[in-house]
Amino acid sequence: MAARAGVGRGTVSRVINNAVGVRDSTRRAVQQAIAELGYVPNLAARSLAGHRADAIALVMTEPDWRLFGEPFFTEIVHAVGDALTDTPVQLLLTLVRTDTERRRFVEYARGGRVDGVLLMSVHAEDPLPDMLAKAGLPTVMLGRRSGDEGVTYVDADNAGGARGAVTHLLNGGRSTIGAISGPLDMYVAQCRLRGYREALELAGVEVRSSLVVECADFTEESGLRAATDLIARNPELDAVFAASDTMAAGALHALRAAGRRVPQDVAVIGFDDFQPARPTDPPLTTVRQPLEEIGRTMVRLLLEEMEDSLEDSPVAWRHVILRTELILRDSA
Amino acid sequence: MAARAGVGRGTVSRVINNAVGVRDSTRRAVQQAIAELGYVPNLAARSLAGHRADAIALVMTEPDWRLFGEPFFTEIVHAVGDALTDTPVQLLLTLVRTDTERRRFVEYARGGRVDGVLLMSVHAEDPLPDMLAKAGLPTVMLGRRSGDEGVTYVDADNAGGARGAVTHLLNGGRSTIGAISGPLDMYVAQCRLRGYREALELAGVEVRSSLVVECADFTEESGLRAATDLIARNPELDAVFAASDTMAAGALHALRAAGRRVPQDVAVIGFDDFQPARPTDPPLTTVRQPLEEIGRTMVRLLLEEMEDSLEDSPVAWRHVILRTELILRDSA
DNA sequence: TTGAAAGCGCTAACAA
DNA sequence: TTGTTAGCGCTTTCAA
Repeated sequence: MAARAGVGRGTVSRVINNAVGVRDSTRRAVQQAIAELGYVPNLAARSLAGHRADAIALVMTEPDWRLFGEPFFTEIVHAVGDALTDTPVQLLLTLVRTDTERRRFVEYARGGRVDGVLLMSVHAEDPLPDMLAKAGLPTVMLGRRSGDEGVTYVDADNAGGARGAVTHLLNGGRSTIGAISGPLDMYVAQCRLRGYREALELAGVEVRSSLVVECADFTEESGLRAATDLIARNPELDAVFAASDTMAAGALHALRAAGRRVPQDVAVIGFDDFQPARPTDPPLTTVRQPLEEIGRTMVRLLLEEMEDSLEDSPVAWRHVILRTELILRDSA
Repeated sequence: MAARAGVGRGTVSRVINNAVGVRDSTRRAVQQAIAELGYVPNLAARSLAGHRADAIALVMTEPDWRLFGEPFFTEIVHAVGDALTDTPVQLLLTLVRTDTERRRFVEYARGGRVDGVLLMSVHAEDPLPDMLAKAGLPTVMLGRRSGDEGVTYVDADNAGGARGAVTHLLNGGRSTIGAISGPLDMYVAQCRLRGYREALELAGVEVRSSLVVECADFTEESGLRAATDLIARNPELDAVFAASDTMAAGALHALRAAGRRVPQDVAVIGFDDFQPARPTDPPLTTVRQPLEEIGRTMVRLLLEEMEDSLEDSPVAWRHVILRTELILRDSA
């Protein structure tokens, strides 16, 4: 094509990738030719020759589609997009809801159409992370499926956040603190419950099993039932720590329905800082995950891993745990 | 590579693309070799040689990120994903929020990394559709920016939906019907207001300008203010048609605050069928867009256009307007 | 600083 | 039914 710019093919390539070692006059001549001929580089050819796609995928493995609209997802997507602003990397969001979609995506990624993969909300049984790792694709997960991941991940300090919340309750003079846990087959729920236990042990307070309720999910309804249960078994209950903000909202409603005043009689803290379906009164004190920072960090780790994989240097999984923040509101 | 399957390169290609005209035994031999060698096709090479990417992009051009979580978007994405299940086409969601992102995406698309583009929520001034059209990329828009689009689009019958809603109010014996319009620099708002007018004219009812309020946006707050205004100027008001469900919710609250009973004194209908932030009492009657069908139709049109563009047959923009549905609830 | 040439791994047309 | 071959349009050596 632009050999008609009066130069050779190689030089054109150099100009496009603005490599060093091109005389200024030549560069300008080529750029003019590009503009005149309306030249558009063929990215497939570039990928083939250059062994890179200049694109990464952000995969949502979430069969429950409603969650897609949550601030958790939208904020992460936003942060990831921002973190890529100064790079030539195109962000591709993809949905993996079914086996068909998983197969198709793995083929796409292994075929070299992306240079790396960001994974959100991976479930414990999902084979996708291991498939990607086996294919040698740089991969970074948001959250982890167990304490011992063979994949790079970024996670919030769930145990620490829970510990901080419960410590705050203890410092406030509360002593009979109930815990509403999420399903314990999820690592995130394990961590949050562990934080609760650690805080009590640290303060020398006995951990009573009658004060812990495990729920099947993180919903408001579960929180409501759990709190009703808790209060029936422990009339002296004076605080509740819930493993999610929605559960905490449910608990708060249950407590008030039972005649307890919040926070005078009983304090409530929830993990996460999303908006429950209906706002609570008083507003919930919550443990907030640093979503923007999580997104930024995921991108940074992925780009680093992409660079490493070019030089096939020794592989090392990096695990980053980001601090959470206690947002004080009137419920505690 | 798989010449070691005992066959030639061409045959391998045929097996992979399961083309006809390959003996069964040969096919099996190749497949076994593929499995043994863990062969993964290089998609960049395939794109280069085959002039297709087997991928399409669904672009969200929405600077106001909160909207991304709305049922409108999530349902469309869902429907588009479903419509692609039986194809080898990978769906790529991409965000175009800034000029940088727009430039990057156009380069990506024009470079041949996708075979077609689906556009959501395009604003009137957005140059993206025309850039893609000029590049000769098959493109389908959701909604339109004016009555005379030079791009294929799928839209809901906004005028017809509004007409049906207002006709329903007239049939119910209402005669003084207010209209709360969206910003009239948006085509969708123009259509909905036109439907309102047409219904009145069809029934021989005078269209009074004091009964029409134009708002700057589609929010609940705007609806509330508009209804307050409407009722002050027209004490005899007995029905309201709002250009969005959230506006209708705002109007409903305003009417009740003014002492009007809904629907006894005044009936309310809104366009769209999403959930307002807080549920209304009584529940809103609404005009629902067929989101699943819109998504399916967009995919169908895009795939057809992609096929056409291969055979560089004459270009023809297709415009599809899908019927809406009146969902009767207690407010009307 | 630049030109020339050798692939990258596949598809598709043509022979056999 | 299968093998052979000529590109697809770029990057990247290697010479000049």
